Amino acid sequence: MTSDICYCSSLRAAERRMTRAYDDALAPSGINVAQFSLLRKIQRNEPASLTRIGEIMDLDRSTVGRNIRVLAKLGLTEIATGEDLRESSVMLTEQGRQTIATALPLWQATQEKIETILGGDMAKALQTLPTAF
Amino acid sequence: MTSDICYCSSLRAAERRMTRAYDDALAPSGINVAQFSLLRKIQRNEPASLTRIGEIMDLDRSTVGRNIRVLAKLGLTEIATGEDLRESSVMLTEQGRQTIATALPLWQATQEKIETILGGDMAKALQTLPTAF
DNA sequence: TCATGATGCGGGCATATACCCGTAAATCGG
DNA sequence: CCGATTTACGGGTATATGCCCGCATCATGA
Repeated sequence: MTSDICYCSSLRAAERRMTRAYDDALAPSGINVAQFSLLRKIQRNEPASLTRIGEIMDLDRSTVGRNIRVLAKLGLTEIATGEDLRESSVMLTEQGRQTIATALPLWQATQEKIETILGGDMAKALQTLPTAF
Repeated sequence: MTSDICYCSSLRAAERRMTRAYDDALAPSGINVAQFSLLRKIQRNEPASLTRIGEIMDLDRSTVGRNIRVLAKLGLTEIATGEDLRESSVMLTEQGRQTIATALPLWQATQEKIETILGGDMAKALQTLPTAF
């Protein structure tokens, strides 16, 4: 029979641990790793609609909307109405850019730490995992 | 420089996808993969305290408590007071055992599907990932 | 141009998760 | 045996996430 260990539970446990590691590292910047990731996605697609960001990140649109509202509350994003009046046009504020700049080296240090611990093969495999199934 | 791709974000995205896959597969049983995992942990450690389960699953104790209350609401678990009056003594109900029995083949089929897609090496690596860092 | 259908969102509802604080019970020292 | 410390929880607060429903706007075809 196949393994008794649930792949999904393993993945979920690993996700919790790694998220904690990154969140701890990013704490001085005032944002967590999910927010950091979202900010960077916005930066690379500015101005972007919620639906677009959701597609890129494989996140439910409503999740993106809520998460961005949290960032807006922190003063890191601005939400305007697009030409298409149905669309939200999301952009970073200056403070948002600043926060990314602050978080970047913290993130990078964590990346290196994780890369060292996991080893090159595992690290690479991890990066392709989301598209592997 | 190290990779531009965030290991944590990759892991989180993979977790979302895989969780969706398992949740969809388990849907007929009425529980999701997190609940299935928790039920099985309870089963293997019955009767267990919340703290104990939290340690085993590397979950915050308060999270365990809330999640088990959801299971209790579904009639799948019973929560009694232990000898130590501070402790909760968590056990499965008959319906809880029944639900595990229903979910088991659904879970197993998904395990096999995932295993096939990922390949043996990757699958094995995934299982050890939570303890890898 | 106007009815229809498609699209973009917000809000409601629910779960999973973490952290912190306060309370009650158990344990340990003196 | 009693006060101090430790332990086990519950509840509050907050984020992240998904699904569904309803509303407003846009696009399309007759």
